[in-house]
Amino acid sequence: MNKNKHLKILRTAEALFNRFGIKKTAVDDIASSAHVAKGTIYNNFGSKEGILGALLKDKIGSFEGMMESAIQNIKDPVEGLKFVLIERLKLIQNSPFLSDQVIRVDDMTFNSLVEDLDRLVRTIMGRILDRFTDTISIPDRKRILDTLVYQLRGIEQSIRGAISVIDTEKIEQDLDYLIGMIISRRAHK
Amino acid sequence: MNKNKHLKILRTAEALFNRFGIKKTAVDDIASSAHVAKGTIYNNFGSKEGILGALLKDKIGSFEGMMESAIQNIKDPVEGLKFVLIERLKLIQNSPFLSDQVIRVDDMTFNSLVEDLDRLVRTIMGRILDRFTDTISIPDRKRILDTLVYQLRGIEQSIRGAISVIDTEKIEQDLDYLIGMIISRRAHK
Amino acid sequence: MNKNKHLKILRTAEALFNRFGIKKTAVDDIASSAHVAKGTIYNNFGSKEGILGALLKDKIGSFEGMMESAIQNIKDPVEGLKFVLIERLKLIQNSPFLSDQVIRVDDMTFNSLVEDLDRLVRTIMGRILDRFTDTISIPDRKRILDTLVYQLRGIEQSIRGAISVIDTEKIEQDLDYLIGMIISRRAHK
Amino acid sequence: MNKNKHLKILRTAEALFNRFGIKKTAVDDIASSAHVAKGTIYNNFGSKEGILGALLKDKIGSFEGMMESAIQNIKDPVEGLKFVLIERLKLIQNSPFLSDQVIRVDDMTFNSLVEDLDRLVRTIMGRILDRFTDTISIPDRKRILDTLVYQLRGIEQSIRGAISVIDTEKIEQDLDYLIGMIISRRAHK
DNA sequence: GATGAATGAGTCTTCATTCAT
DNA sequence: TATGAATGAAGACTCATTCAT
Repeated sequence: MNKNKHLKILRTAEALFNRFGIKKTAVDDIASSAHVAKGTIYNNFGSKEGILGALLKDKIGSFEGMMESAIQNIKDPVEGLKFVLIERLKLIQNSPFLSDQVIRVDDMTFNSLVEDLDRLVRTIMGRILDRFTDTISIPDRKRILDTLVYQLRGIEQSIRGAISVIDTEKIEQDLDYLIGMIISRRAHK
Repeated sequence: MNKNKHLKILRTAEALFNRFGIKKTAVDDIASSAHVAKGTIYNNFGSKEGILGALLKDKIGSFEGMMESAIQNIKDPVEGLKFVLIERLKLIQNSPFLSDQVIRVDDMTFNSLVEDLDRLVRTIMGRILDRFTDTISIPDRKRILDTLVYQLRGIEQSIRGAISVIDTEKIEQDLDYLIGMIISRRAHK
Repeated sequence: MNKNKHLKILRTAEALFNRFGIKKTAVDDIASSAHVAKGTIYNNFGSKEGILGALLKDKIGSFEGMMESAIQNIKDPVEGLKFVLIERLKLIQNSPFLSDQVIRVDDMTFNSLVEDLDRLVRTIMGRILDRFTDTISIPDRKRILDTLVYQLRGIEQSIRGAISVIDTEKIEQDLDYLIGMIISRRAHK
Repeated sequence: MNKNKHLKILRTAEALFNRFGIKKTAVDDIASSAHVAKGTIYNNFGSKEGILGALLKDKIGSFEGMMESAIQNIKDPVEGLKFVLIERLKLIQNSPFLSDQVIRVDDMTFNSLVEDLDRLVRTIMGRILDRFTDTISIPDRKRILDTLVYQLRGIEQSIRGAISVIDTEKIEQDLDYLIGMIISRRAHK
């Protein structure tokens, strides 16, 4: 299996999935766009779902690595939480196919992969929370994390539905607002 | 046109769209599930999209009506906002197909219908906000509404992705938390 | 069976057959254009082919009647032949559906009806020929009639295929030319 | 793309088009008759119209080639004109689908291809006329060619409508008669 | 390993005809 | 007799997957 070809297929598939959606992208399209025979794709990935799986593992893996290393240097909780959320938003912004919902029914694997991602984000934000605040009641902690994840997914969905370009600055301000509110409230008590 | 059959088709289609998604649901499936000939469906709705359109108009129309009338009796901003959000969530919870994204590409109508829904929710929440707080700066008002809509969509997406049953009580508490935070913060100033 | 409705259906069907062709005209179209229920059409004509049959019998019958009576007054062979041919061309020009070829395979009836028409034209032209020329050998007579019928059908086909309006004058000149040639040749001998 | 299969599909389609007409021939029929999967047909020709297009180009192209080369050796105008007309008639006789008119409405391409054919026939006959007669007035030339083309189409249509086998000899005599008449008339002057 | 021609189940849609009211 | 809702066979086209070369 040629490593170059393997990667080329993956990059092409990603581009097409992002532009046209997973369902609308035919394996034929990937093959001809990647200047590769359809058979080669099946030799490498077994099925259309195989491509998707490889792509997901790839994306999520590299995000995970990046997160783990970046977290070490965080000095401020507000900045920390914002960093995690923004990076996660960038991930979807650059790879919208990650939230394509075509695969829903007959495929638990992919769903769980994406859920892994969110579990990861949640864990990391939890760690940040714990590092900078003394003590939080379990239910309070859970609620804060839920709120943050909800907000993340809500923004993510708005990004996906947006026809115009995304106003990153505005999103950052929105996150500032929410995180600020949460943190200051904690400080109050 | 038999009103009974018309309705039966609509209900069957809704159930199948919800369970299997719009794309995966064949018109044949709807026909046989509704114990109706395929032709009957085409006589009534013209096309698969026609079914979807009727379903959307149905759902959204009745939501709009319910909202408008319920709003009159609101006494408390926290309760008001929560009510709007919860009802909106129930709508998606009972009709997950509403957020199915398969049809989007070549069809502006449906997309705009769903967006109408969100515009409506936003408008109503804006009205509640204005009724109970004296004055809010324009950007502040916008930010609050954005935060609420993001949260709504985030929860909605979590509901959609959830395999297990939704914990309504928990969601209500989460909303309480966020809205409480927003309102109390306003009170502070 | 209401005579009015019967006729209305027939006229509507004719108009639609002419404009859109027989195949492309659905029974539903005829029904709604004639402001009549589809069932009524089936009560009156039994089937789509039934409509067509009635229409053909109608058209051909009235053509036949007109021909028979007009022939009596013919004074000149050239004028006579030209008259028959021109009238026949007008028939197709006004009712193009008569030469629609959709019905070919499984329907001998219609084909033979149209062939009846051509047999009639041929008979009449034969009679004219006999009346004005003394004696013609059987094969010669046959050949002349064939040539005339071929010409007729050729022009007819050109009319059918024509996108622009038909130049009646030109056609008349063409017929003059051919008939003149035929007649003068007979005179020679 | 297997050249054999490509050809097999084309031949099968031609046979079915000829026997049952274009509309009545389903792509499924072609597939099963050619012992080929439906998909193969679509891989090769894209659509049902694609098959038809390939067939037309094939037929007309080879006719054109044959005509061009055969014309060189013509010694006699009567024989020349007859040759062109007879060959053209053979073309339709062997491929009646060429004059099937079902596809016409929304498809200009095919129509114009067939019209190209007739333009070609006309051009060639014009050349023959010019070669063997000294001078013809423009309107006379046009009238002769019209008459010949009308005759051609008329005979063609009779062939198409004929249920029994065509009597080639008789047709040849008919053409002899007409062409002889035209040429001798020219000689007279 | 790479190739791409071949496969055929699955989709949406049309329309002549029937039949209960 | 008139109506028109219901029927379902038939048709064109798509695309993930296989396999011989």
